[in-house]
Amino acid sequence: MNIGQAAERSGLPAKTIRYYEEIDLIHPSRAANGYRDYGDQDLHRLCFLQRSRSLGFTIEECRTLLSLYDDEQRASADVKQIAKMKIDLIEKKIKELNSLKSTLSVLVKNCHGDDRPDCPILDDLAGKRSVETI
Amino acid sequence: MNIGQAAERSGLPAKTIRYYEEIDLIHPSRAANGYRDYGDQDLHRLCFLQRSRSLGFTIEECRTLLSLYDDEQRASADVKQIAKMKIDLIEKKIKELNSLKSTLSVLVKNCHGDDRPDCPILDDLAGKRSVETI
DNA sequence: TATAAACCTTACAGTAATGGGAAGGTCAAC
DNA sequence: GTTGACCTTCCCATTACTGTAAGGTTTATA
Repeated sequence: MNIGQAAERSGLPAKTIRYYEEIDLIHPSRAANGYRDYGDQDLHRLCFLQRSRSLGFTIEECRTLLSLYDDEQRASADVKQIAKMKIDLIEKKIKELNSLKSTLSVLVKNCHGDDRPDCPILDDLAGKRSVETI
Repeated sequence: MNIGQAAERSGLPAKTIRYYEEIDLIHPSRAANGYRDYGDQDLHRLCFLQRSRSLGFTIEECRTLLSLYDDEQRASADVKQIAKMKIDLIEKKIKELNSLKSTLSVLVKNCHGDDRPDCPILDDLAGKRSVETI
């Protein structure tokens, strides 16, 4: 199938699919007219990539996961470890965002938010700690 | 003061400070030898940038916040709105990450994680929905 | 048959917000 | 006087794409 159909079926933009080829994640064959030609195996790989990217794995992690997927001798522990590491990173990011949110929420709560010019948010950003922001 | 000291006092790398100048967020004067020379006002702006960046505002948001900060006639509501929008974005991101985490956790839980090759994580990525992943 | 639209191709540039490193000028200390 | 710690500009790399230009191919329609 052409790239357009591969895009539609995998849920990835054609542009992204070409990019994945450029960085050696996929190697479709070419039709006589020079068009890329995707087989079922290729489509499968694209779907794998779409799913793993959407789960937050980086391109390089996807590359590793794909190679593990290709390797019939892999140990499931290897895959599990990558996924666990990812969970840890996600947890860390969530904590960071929660902390940011708390700080911003305190600032917003303390800002009267009308047309007067005095603003605790700007005061805080400027280093005037008028409010306890956790 | 030189860029090194401005960096130390603001908590921003010198490289970043030069970048902020390049994109017109700050305009330090120059000493006779060509070195950048930061005054108290400049340092203040750098600290403002450091704080607002660390709170998750993008550079362009920082630019807006700085211009509001400079504007004696601003309405605090304008600032509040930007901060609120940021909170919404942060909340959305947190939800996304929680969802990712749940999915990955289910996959990890279902993977025996030993040296056998069968792996529910890879199966899921490959589109074989063997597990309910929310 | 002509032509227009809908595909496809490559190649180059841009994004956000820095980080790294080269090549070279300046300054303070010993 | 020379070493080492600064500073300068300039260009390239990062992540994972996205946009655009210039052009070739295929398909549908007038």
